[in-house]
Amino acid sequence: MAKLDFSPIADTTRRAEIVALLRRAILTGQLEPGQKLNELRISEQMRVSRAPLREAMRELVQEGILTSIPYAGTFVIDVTAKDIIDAYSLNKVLDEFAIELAWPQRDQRFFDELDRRHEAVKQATRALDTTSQIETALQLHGLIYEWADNSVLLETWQRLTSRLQMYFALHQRARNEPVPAEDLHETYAALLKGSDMRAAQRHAREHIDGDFEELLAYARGLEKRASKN
Amino acid sequence: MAKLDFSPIADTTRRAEIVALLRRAILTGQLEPGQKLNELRISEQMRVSRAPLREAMRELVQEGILTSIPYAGTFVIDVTAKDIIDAYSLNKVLDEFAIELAWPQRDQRFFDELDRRHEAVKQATRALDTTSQIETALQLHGLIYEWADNSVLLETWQRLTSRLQMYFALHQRARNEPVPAEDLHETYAALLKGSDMRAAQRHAREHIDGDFEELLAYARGLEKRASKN
DNA sequence: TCTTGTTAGATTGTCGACAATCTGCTTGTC
DNA sequence: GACAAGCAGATTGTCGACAATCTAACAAGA
Repeated sequence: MAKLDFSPIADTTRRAEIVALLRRAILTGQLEPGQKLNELRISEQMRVSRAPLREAMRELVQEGILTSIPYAGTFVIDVTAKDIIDAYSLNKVLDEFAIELAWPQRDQRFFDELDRRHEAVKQATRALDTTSQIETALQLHGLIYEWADNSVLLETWQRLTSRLQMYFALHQRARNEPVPAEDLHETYAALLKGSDMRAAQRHAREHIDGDFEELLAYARGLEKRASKN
Repeated sequence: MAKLDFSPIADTTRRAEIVALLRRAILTGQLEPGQKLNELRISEQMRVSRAPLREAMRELVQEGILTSIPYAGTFVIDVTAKDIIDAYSLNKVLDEFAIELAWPQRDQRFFDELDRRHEAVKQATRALDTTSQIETALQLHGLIYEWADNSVLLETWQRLTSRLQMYFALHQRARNEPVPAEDLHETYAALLKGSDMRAAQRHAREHIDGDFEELLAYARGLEKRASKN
């Protein structure tokens, strides 16, 4: 019999689709921080009842990008400078750990995947598609987590990534120029192919610090925000 | 005017209470790994409709202690040896980071809280209340995370803690003796009061490795499990 | 006997309506 | 005018019923 690995069937519940829609809206900045999500209005727009919408919102609350106050409403999380600092400093620690775990696991598939994702970033950069640029860059970055073979670590990073993506999107939205940062990915990919693990870890830190400064400056410019409907 | 800090009013939604009830049942092992949660039965037992119950379940799914398969059901997560290894190895890394952040933040309130929680562990140990013993030990451990002043790190640890508590409870349930581990907390608390940060970090690792061996042996004994109703 | 189609029962997913709560405005009183 | 009480509208929380889907048992055919 021919061996063929089928991937699991996609979740076809309304709830899952709503989660995807809302998450995308939040992570791309279409829904602004602090903004209230009106259940009735959204459910009507999506042509869906409130039940699956509310369940979807619960998931996103636990995912950390929404926050809920009983009988008051559900809101997109606020972003403060401290949040960004916290997320980044944790990210550094996790990166170092992920590289350490993934290092001996690197195989041909890893290198292929590395090239593929790097190429995706370059293409998004050329196309000036900033949203996809952020997405692909984070996916490139996530490769070491997928190869680290530690489910809890991967899960943790995915949660962190949600926020990072949101931060970058907001930053991007504030200043309307495309992000440069091309060369950085170049050396990052090269180091992951090399044999000096410490060097890769070191660069991961500095790479992060690169964009970090800009993001932080943006964050400091926030600090004032009102919740709108 | 007299300054008085009021703590927020408790969430009085059914959903929040259901979450607390279910979480407790899972973390104490009353609901076994792999077990299916029948919505109708549980909602009847709790005298609640399925809507808030389902929302509560979504939260616990995102919290990582339940898993959901569309149209099939929601189940308590399975526990494998690898899960335990993964959780612990990440915990080590996070501990080291938390101690580093919390170290300069230690103040009188920290030391008081340290003593208080340590006392709670000892009392639970004397009373042979294994459930509360696990809880208090984890709370003692969580102190450094609360003082680290990094919201993302704290949140990450709380998620991790859920699983650890579940693992310990299962382990505890399998072998019916009380956990010893008294002296370990003693030295841990002493080191956190001292001036040698590196030593505290080192001990945190070894402390963990102590109980770890037993837990792992238990985990290896699992590896076979069927999903029951 | 093995496979395939069918059906009944149970369970999850979704809906529309009602209850509880909050918010802002109005009213009345001093 | 200041302030508390109370009312109306909007919004969230909860409920009971229906629709969609799955599972397991059974029947039919090769």
